Amino acid sequence: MMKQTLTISIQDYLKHIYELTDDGKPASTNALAERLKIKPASVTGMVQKLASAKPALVEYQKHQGVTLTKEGERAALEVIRHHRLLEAWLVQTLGYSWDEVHDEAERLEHVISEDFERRIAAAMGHPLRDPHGEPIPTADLKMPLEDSTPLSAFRPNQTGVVQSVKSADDDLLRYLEALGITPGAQFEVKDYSSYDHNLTMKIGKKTSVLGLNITSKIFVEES
Amino acid sequence: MMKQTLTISIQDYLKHIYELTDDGKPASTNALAERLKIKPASVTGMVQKLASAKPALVEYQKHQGVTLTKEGERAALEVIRHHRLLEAWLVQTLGYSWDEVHDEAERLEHVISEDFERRIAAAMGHPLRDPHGEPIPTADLKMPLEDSTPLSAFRPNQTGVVQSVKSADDDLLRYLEALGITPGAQFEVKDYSSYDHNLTMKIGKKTSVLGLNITSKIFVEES
DNA sequence: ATAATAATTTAGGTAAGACTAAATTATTAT
DNA sequence: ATAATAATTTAGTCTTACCTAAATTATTAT
Repeated sequence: MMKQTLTISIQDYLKHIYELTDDGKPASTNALAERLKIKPASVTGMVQKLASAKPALVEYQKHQGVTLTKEGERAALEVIRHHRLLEAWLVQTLGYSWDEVHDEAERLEHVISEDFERRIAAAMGHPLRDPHGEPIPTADLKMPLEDSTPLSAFRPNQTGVVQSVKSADDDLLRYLEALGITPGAQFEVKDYSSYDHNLTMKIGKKTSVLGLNITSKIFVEES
Repeated sequence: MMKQTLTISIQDYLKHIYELTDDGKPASTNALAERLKIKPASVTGMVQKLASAKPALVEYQKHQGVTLTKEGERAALEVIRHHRLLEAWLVQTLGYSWDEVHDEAERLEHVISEDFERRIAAAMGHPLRDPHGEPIPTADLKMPLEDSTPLSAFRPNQTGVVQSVKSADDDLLRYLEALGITPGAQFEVKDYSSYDHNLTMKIGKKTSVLGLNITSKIFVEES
């Protein structure tokens, strides 16, 4: 089959900037480029355009990285709402598993109408979280605030409940599911190795040892 | 909001060529251009590319119009299957009405995966027709053959049942629905004016007079 | 402080897919 | 048959969003 020019949508730029700036710091050109799988030079060019659009979608200063303006954030939250509602809905109505939904939602999120968004939100009773436990921005585009901490910060004898898993890696998601680590699961930390930062945890009847690369992607609430 | 280059997808070219060639004759450059809302010169350019792609998607000779190759037809039927399954599914699961589904399906059809296609088809029990009564290409991409005739060919005292309405005009669709003219509806032709080709028909308790511009878009089976 | 390295931007290039205007070919009416 | 008109194609232009390579600026190590 013939291939056609595919270009990264503005929505995608904004969505990734949103995610990269959730630590409060501007997103670097390189980090954005890596996420979008294009070269840094191309990011510079597009970011300059987004900054000089009216209304401006991003704030940008040479060598300082980018942040979203009010407008840009609105647009980002709109796509994120689409994405997370779609994930929830693919799981609830079409039997997708949490490791299968990401790619499908990734493509659908850009083309659904506001009407479609309202319909699926209503059909599901306006869910607050997606299948990975991530909060769904509200219809008026406010992101609910999170009060969970990474599992990596937990130490032996602490117990908690899994709130969300921040990863689009299907292999990891399947692995965690097999271990019983899904949103809502209760656990207790049994051991911690200060040498390699591995955590030993008990979930239900299973005991698992997880490395930092994993525990830093699992967000939990103490209980 | 900033706008981005939007380019007509190959799938859209093929879909429209498919529709324009259903009378057996090649699609003209002008007709295609009008449908795609671009200039004829641009169509010529793209059609030449589609013809010299390997494998070729269309057959093309200067001034003679375009037809689809086997490959091109497969691709067209794939999108049409997507479109019609989506229409059926939007109506069945999200309460869309038949005049609302077209635009939404038009955008979704290009981005859904084969997996998604299979899931909605299965969820609906592999429907044979979309909400407008149009046949849905099968999973192996065969278009079921139609044996219906346009209502415009009917004359007084003939009775029949509406099979499909070929139109994406929401106003017309709403109008027809109000008259009871939807797939499955039974009717009887009461009168015909050879002067203006108006048909007077009885559907349920309603009697309506329809012009040729409408009766030529309604396909029926005698009964 | 300086040198080495890393990150970013600039400048210039390319390909795709639209456009316009001019040239050509086909069709229709007389 | 010829002229007028309509349809189509060609040629050349523009814009967008990517690219590479070179230049610049920032950061880090000594």
